[in-house]
Amino acid sequence: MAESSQTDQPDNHSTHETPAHDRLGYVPTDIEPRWQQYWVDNGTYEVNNDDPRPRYYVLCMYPYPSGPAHQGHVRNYTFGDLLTRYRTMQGDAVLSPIGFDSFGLPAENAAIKSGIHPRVFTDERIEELSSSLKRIGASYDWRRMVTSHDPEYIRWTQWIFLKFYEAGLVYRGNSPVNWCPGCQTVLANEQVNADGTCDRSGDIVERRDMEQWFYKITDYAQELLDDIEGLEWPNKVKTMQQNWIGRSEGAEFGLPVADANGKPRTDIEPVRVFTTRPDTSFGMTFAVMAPEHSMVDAVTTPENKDAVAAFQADVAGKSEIDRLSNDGEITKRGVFTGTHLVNPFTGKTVPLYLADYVLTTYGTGAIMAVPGQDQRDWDFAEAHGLEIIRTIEPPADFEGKAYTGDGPSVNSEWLDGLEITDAKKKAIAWLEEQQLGEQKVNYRLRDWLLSRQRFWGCPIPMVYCDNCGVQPVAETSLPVLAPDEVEFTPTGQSPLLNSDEFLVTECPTCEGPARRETDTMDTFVDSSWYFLRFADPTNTDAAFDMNAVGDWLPVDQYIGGVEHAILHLMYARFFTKALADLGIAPKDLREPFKRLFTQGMVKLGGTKMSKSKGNVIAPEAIIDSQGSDTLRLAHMQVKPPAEDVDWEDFGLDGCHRFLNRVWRLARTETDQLPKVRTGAATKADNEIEAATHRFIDKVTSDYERWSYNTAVAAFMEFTNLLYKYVQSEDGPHDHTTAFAVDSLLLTMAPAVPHITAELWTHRHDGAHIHQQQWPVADPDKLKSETVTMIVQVNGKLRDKIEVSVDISEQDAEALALASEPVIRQLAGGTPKKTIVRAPKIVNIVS
RNA sequence: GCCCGGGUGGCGGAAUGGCAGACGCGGCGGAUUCAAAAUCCGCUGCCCGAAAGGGCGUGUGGGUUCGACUCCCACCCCGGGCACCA
Repeated sequence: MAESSQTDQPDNHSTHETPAHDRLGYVPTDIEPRWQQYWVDNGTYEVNNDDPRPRYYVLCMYPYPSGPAHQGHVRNYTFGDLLTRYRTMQGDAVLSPIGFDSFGLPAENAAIKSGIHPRVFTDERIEELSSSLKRIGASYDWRRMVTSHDPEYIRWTQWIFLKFYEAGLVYRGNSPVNWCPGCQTVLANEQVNADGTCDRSGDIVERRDMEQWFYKITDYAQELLDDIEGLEWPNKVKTMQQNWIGRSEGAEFGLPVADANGKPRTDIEPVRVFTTRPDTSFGMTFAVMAPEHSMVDAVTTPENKDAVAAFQADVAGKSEIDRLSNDGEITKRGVFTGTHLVNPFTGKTVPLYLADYVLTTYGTGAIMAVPGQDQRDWDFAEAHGLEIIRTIEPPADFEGKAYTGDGPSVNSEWLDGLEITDAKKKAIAWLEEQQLGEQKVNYRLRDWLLSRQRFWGCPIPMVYCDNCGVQPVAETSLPVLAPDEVEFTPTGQSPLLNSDEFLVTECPTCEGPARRETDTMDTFVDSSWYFLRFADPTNTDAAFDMNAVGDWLPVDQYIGGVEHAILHLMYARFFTKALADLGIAPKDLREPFKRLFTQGMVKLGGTKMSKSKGNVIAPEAIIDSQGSDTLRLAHMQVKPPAEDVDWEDFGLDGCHRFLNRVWRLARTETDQLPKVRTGAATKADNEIEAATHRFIDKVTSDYERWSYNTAVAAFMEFTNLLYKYVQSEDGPHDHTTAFAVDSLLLTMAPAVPHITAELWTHRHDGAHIHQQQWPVADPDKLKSETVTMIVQVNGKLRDKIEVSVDISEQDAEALALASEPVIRQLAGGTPKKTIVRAPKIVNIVS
């Protein structure tokens, strides 16, 4: 490698008294471990809760411990580390903690495969990943490490569960769930592939109705929606959350069941429907119910029983994915119930169908169908020969089927002529007046199904008592821990189901025999409050101290992958709000993450890097050869941080070459310069000084706006400039160069911490660069006396003239008109008009 | 289908109404060297031209403006998310 040949060559500029290590070239494998040890030994990035400096909380999403770091980790933690070091140099007390999201399926699967206990397996992976993170040079307050599977953390996760239970934010309910027969557990939606198979095992996911535990996140739907606006998050993520919550306004009302004469029956409740378009109610020509609707039996006539039952069975056998995959087919699958409902707007009867395009989980599970204004209803009506009435007048040139645009109401009696907004208002007012229904807001957001039929997760602290029913475990008995002596079998069943040691307990209420809940919590529960625990990670009396959380939270900068845009970030927001409302977290802490940055994914040849694909470029191998500073710099340089990157585009060699250049510049510049220069500042001094201030200003603003690729460009450009001057005959004074080189090192220190620390300590008698103040550009020095004025003819560049910054408009125009290329372009003609923006530009229109 | 991004040299990208292509990679040339590596310096959008110089050029087509990669309208293509949500 490059550096090894250099180490053998004596430095030409060195004299015999230079210490041996000074003659060494840049050898990252030598300097990097030393500095990593130094930061740990000196507690450089440890902060206490009584730190008097201004607070700043930087957090990278804590990782699932999967073994040594991969490039995605490097990318994430490089940016986080850069910010931590940058803010520290700015004078802030920066809380930069790390932890591990250490519950999850891989550890359990490993246990099934090899018999290693998940804890042992997990602790080993944590060890590997911690070591990797240190080798990247990431700086943390390791004293604050939090792991999800730590009994102390489990205790407080369970405690919070109980508090939510007391507050009515936890309930047990029946719900159709994604069940993977291979994994023997329910799955979150994101664990199901688009083709309906399990992301992990490949089995076809089934829909099952199961009693499960839920967090009542829907209680917070409106607040979760409202508070998105105030977040400094990527718009993409904010939009995704808004769509996920999916607020829609409309009306809910009852459609009475009709008797044989078409009159409303009083012996059966009306069928409730939700619609966002009450203004189109006169166009309702049929109604549709979800096949799982609780009223199906009651509304099905005897002669239709068989057909309805067959349809229900058919739908039940399908996964949700299958059921929705009919999209695009012209025929809407459905069956007639034999019953008619009364459209209260017209008094006429409409047939009631079951159809799988109506979902039981949204709204009331039943709809009024208005084929004239809804394409799904239109398709169904065509397939089943049902009437279609337009109630909104489409434009004359409209050629489609259902018309969903604006227009005046028609065929709607007392709504005729009204535009949609007014018609909606009037229709809702009428419904309320008639006491048939009311205005209603619906959300797409569902409650959070938190139970998992797995071993390696936080046990749900509930017991089942034959006398008292479901009972919460007493707070004093926490934590509920899974036993160690269990057998992992390849059936995939949780070993807890067969562990008497765990199962058998007594009822906290009546002290009679009881059985423990064997389900564990979704791992997203653990990650929903860890950022609070970091403020006070060793507290044994509470989940966290209110004041500590108040002092550090909200997180000033949260950094992670966009794949968590909805789930984790929504859950964490919900937890924070609920904890604040319960008086556990500060009342005014409404949002956990003030600012969010989502970094891009690292791919190889266009596909995601993953162990299973075997296309992994191991960071450690690069750290071994070129060093972590080179790797970090390459991650910064390759692309804007928010974008996905391909490993093929990385310029490792270029970055390594550059660091070598910086090394040589910082170690040898004084030897290459005329030793003592006195007297007035030279032209070179002035230019370098001005360039240094511009450079500091540029890097600072690039750091602030997450433009790390251009910051690297600035490092390189500035270094190139210094090389040019240092080598010239009439170079700058020593102190000018020293100022420039020091500024370069200081601004690079957050990005490439090891090389800059090493160079700084040599240049400044053992001082530590990361304890230096961030350099500030002098605003006066940013202004230059002359500037290049652009001269255009008809908007095209024709000349550049060096002018004084305060040149008058008249002088600027005169100079431009006197320019040789301008005269040639004008060819004797007189300009029609001249636009002068002194001193930047003159545009001559001919 | 809907909602977000994005489209600029051979490649990654820079430029938030005013010099298009910073910086890096790759390529070419030079210095150094016995030679090579490393290093240092220079050139490098396309076309015409010996040069001076000129023409063209930021997905496509229009528009606004003295001036548009940048703003507006329409369209094409690529990436991502959501997807029968009534």
